[in-house]
Amino acid sequence: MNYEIDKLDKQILTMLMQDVTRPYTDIAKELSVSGGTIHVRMKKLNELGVVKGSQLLVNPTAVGYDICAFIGVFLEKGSEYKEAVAQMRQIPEIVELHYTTGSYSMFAKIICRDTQHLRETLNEKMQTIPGVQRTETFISLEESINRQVAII
Amino acid sequence: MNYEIDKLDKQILTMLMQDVTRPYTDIAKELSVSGGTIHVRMKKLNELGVVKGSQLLVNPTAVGYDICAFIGVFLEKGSEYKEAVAQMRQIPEIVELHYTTGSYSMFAKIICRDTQHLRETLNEKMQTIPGVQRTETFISLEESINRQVAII
DNA sequence: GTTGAAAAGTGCTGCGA
DNA sequence: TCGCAGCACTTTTCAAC
Repeated sequence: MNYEIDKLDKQILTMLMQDVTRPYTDIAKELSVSGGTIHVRMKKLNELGVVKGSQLLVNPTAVGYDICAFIGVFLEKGSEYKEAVAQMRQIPEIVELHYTTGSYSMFAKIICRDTQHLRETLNEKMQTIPGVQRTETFISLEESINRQVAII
Repeated sequence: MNYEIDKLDKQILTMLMQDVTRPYTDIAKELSVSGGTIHVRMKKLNELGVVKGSQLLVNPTAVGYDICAFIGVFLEKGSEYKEAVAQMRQIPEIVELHYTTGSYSMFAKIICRDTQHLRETLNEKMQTIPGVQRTETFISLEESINRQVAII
């Protein structure tokens, strides 16, 4: 289970993280191994849970979702966390939810169509969840960086 | 440029967002169109910038990155934003950076190996950037939700 | 714009070292 | 355990509707 990933694994991952559509045979050539080896390594990495598949990257603004915001959530009691998460999961606008240290109990990232949609999501959805005391909103005016962590 | 995406496009996107590896021919069958049509639509969506390719999903904890944190950044002057972004881009631990409304000037999401690595990133990297006054850290103890926005 | 089939290239599995 | 080769499959392209 706690297998140590070697240099070849990391090279393969780094190359695929830049471009998933890149053929195995092409990667094999650059790393001077056979195509079958890449396949075996990737299969192993999948089984180990290191890679969790791949995802289609959709530009939210291009499909009408113009607003990205971060919401700091205050809960009345920390113990209400589990129930609150279950409720939050029902709100499709929430794309990320974290249980955090610091001022807030939870921290959410949400994607909305416009300011009215944002207001609806906050007032009529998030703030009606039992245990949610109040929220603080940070609207993203510009996403300057969005990438994955570099594997070293 | 401002092409309106139709129902078929949305259906294709929704299906591919659930599973990118799903063959075009399979999608074609379910939507009762030919495989060529799916290909043409996806090509158009690529050119329009609606889809920005696909990404390999790597589990950060499995490659030794155990800590995910959100950092609220205070700048001395808002005008220093552009220069600060350029500096932040050089820090590989930063995976997301937003220019936000509210208390903070900027908001960052960072991924680190352990608490020492987090301290290093904060003290020796982020806080040495000119214009950065102070930072506030929210460590994520649990990522409860992580998904993409539903296209309706 | 869509369809259907043909061509090119890729991923997968069994065998050998 | 790793590398090589054949088979099945998918993507892509193209002419016709």
